[in-house]
Order: sequence, then structure tokens, then C-alpha cells
Amino acid sequence: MSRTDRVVDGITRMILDGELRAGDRLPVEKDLAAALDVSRGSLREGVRALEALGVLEARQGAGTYVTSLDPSLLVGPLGMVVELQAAGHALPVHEVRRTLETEAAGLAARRADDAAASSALAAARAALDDAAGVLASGDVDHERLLEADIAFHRALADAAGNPVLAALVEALAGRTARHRLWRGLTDAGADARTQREHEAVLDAVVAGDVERARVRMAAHLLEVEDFLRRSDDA
Amino acid sequence: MSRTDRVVDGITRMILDGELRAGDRLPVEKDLAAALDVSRGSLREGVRALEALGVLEARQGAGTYVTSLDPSLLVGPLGMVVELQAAGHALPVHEVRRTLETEAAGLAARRADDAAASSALAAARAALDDAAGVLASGDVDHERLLEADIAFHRALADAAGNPVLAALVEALAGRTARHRLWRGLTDAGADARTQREHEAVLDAVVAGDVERARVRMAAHLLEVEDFLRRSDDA
DNA sequence: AATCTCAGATTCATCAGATGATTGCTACGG
DNA sequence: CCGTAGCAATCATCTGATGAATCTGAGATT
Repeated sequence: MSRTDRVVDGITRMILDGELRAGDRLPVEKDLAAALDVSRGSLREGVRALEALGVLEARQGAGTYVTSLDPSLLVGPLGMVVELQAAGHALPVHEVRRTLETEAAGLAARRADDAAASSALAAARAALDDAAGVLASGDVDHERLLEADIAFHRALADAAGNPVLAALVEALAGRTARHRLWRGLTDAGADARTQREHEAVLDAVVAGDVERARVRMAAHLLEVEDFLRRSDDA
Repeated sequence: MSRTDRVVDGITRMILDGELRAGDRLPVEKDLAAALDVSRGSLREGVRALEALGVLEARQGAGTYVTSLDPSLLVGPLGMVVELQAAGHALPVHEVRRTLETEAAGLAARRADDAAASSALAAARAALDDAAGVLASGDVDHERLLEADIAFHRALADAAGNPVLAALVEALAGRTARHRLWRGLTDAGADARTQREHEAVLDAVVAGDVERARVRMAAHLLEVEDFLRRSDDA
């Protein structure tokens, strides 16, 4: 077991044991290194590893703190790993994304009247309106369209009310992977159809129609997957 | 932007650009540090961060290598983060788990006849048989029962044929979280019922009955969730 | 009394050099 | 042909020092 592992283990144990809680400050490097019986260099490597996982946050001059440990923090690391392997595994990643977003659409429809869901759905509507504006203009700004697409899907995931679900969706809908995908879709002239599908999904969600919301979201994402399959073949 | 961020960014960029591919060996610390214009200490912190994310793997005496970047590698980091936050978010985590495992059961049923799925299903059957043996004996070994439960759910996820799905299920079904959960369930005398539910799920999957497989898996995991809710109330 | 300013202390960030431990390779001997 | 011992390469770790960002509190100002 390496020194760094000892550091990671020691700190996670402190958190699991309740010795350290969300937002707490860690001892200074010198003291913590001494407590774990490692050099400051090794301690820093371990802390850096936990920082990469979103568990710790070090601020120069201020100290090192345990993060809020919210589910949204598992987005960064996971999203990055997804990006790196997305090249070869675009299809399986997207299948899981479809499963999760279909569920999210259903959940969002069920609680469409809740206050929290309503504001998220308003954000989704705003994203669609924005996209509609872009499409109506003569010169289509694909970058902005992509932003609106991302905002729409994120808002819908938020409306589902499960932060873990929202975080996973965010991570799987990788930024750069979708960038490549969108490039292809807009080239294929699918902009308008995508917009119509989004509208249909949101209408069903707002109406509280769980089944329609699920089916329409699934259909929308299956369209994307079909495009993905055709791209792979080519 | 910190030196470490520069390291992480530089290495991920090399991978995304195809300069480094899965299995490739990185330059030695001294050279890479010089190339990125950082000290060896900072380089090591960055490498350690990517190691924590499962992207790199350093072997003393041998060198540092890019991992296979397989989806299964996103398990370690994610699983750890899930464990850390599981305390406060057990229910939302389990809801997502239920969604994914329900989908997995359906996919497994659809391809029950495939060679790869068959061997995974055989493993699931073996796990159930093992659990049956434990239950039949007078003195029930709960630890072994938990192992069989984990093996069953893992085998079923594998049978679905989507490595990303399997990896996420593995990560969400946190080891220690489930340990606590199981303790409670066995205390409540739910061992036998769990076994029956597992049998029912597997029968449907092997029979290729997608709908039954999905419903039974969902029902099984809902039972667990109900227990989770009751625990939270108490 | 409340607020602003700034110097000092605290803490993380980074570097440099040296030593130990592990692995892989190579030449030698059987 | 095979096994083994030595050697080189490489990561692992430690130590000590310096820089940069942040926080704290005393004093000045309004």
C-alpha cells in the first residue's frame, strides 16, 4: 500500500467515521502529514487525488476543506472519464443516457405542478424559445443551438427532482461528444425536427402526462441513436 | 490555472488528440515535467489525480501507462464518491439504481440466447443456488448471502451487454451502503423473500420475457426502497 | 461607532536535490 | 535452451526552502 493510498484511505475514513463532515476544514498540511506519518509531498498527492474526485477542495492561503459532497460533484470526474472514452463507446453511453432521460421525463411529468419542477420547466421552455428564435433567423447559429439543447435536457433532468439522476445525465451527455454529434445532425438538416421533438416532450411533461413524456423523450433520443449508428457504419 | 491543472489538461489533451492511446506509455517523469514546464512534484500530483480517475496507471520501475479507458474503470472513482455521500442520499441513489437495473433486466431478457448473455446468466443462477444453499442450512451466513446478492445483480447487469450500464450499476450498488442495508433486511427476516424475488427475475430473463423481467426486477428493488424509506423515517 | 487600510501571520503552491524500492533487461553460466 | 545475478531505468518518497494567496487584527479614518 503506497503512502498516497494511506492518505486517501485515512481521509475517507475520517469522513465516513464522521470525524470530518461536509464543509469542515482539514488540519494544515504539516500536521496532517505527521498524523498520517507521510511526507508533505505524499500528503499533497493524496489530497490532490481526492480533489480530482470532488471530495476535497484546497484554497491557497485559506486551507483545505471537505466539499458539500453533493451528487452534482460526481459530475466533473465522471464527465471527464466519459469524454475520454466516448470516442470508442459512444453508443453504449448514449443508450444509458436514453434510459435515464426517459425516466427523468416521466418523473418530471408526474411532479409538473411542484414549485421546484415548475421553475425548471420554465427554464426548459426558455431554452426552446431561444432555439426557436435561432431557427427563425436566416443565419442559424449552431453553437447557440447546441447550448439551448444542453440547457433543455438539463432543465428537464432537474425537473425530475432526483439530484443523482440529474448529475448522471449531465455527466453522460458529454459536452464535446455532443458537440461532434450535433455537428453531424445539423449537417443532416435535423435542426427543425429536433426542435419539434423537444416541444412535444415538454408539452407532455407540462401536461403531467407521464406516459407521453416518457415515450416522446425515448423516441427523441432513439432518433439521435439511429444517427449515431449510421455514423458508426460509415 | 495551477501547475497541476496544466498537467492534467496536457495529458488529457494528448489522449484526446490521439497522441497518447490506450495502453501507451507516458514519457518518464523528468521529461514529461520538462515538456509541461513544471517540477516533478507538480507533475506527480497531476498524474496522481488522473490515476484516481482511472485514466493513468503508474507502476514503480516500469513506467506510467494510459489504462484501457474501459467503462469499467469509471467504477472505482464513482463508487467511492457514492459511498461518501450515500449516507445522506441513499434514496435518490437507489432510485437511479432501480431505473438502471430494470432496464438491464429487460435487455438481458431480450438477448438471453446470446452466448455472452448465457454465460452471465449461468453465473447469476450459480449465485442464486449458492444463496439457496446458505438459506437451507440452519445457521445463515449473512456475509455470504450478501456476496451472492451482489454477484447476482452484477451477473444480470453483465448479461444486458452494455458495459457502461454494468459499470454504473456496479458503482451505484455501493458495497458498504448495501452492507448496512442488508443488515437491516436480514434482521427483518426478508432473506427468503429476497431469494424468491431473485428467482422470479431470473426465470423471466432466461425465458426471454422482457416485460416480466422488467416488472419483477422493478418490484424487487421497490421492496428494498420501501425498506429504505421506513428506515429513514425511524 | 462603524468602516477602511494595511502589515503580519497562516496556509497552500511549487521547486530542487537526494535516496530508496521495484521492475525489466542482459549477459553469463549451467 | 533455461535460469540467475547483476545492472540500468523508473517510479516512490523524503527533506528543506521559497513564493503566492488568504485571513486576521490593530490602527487610522470618517
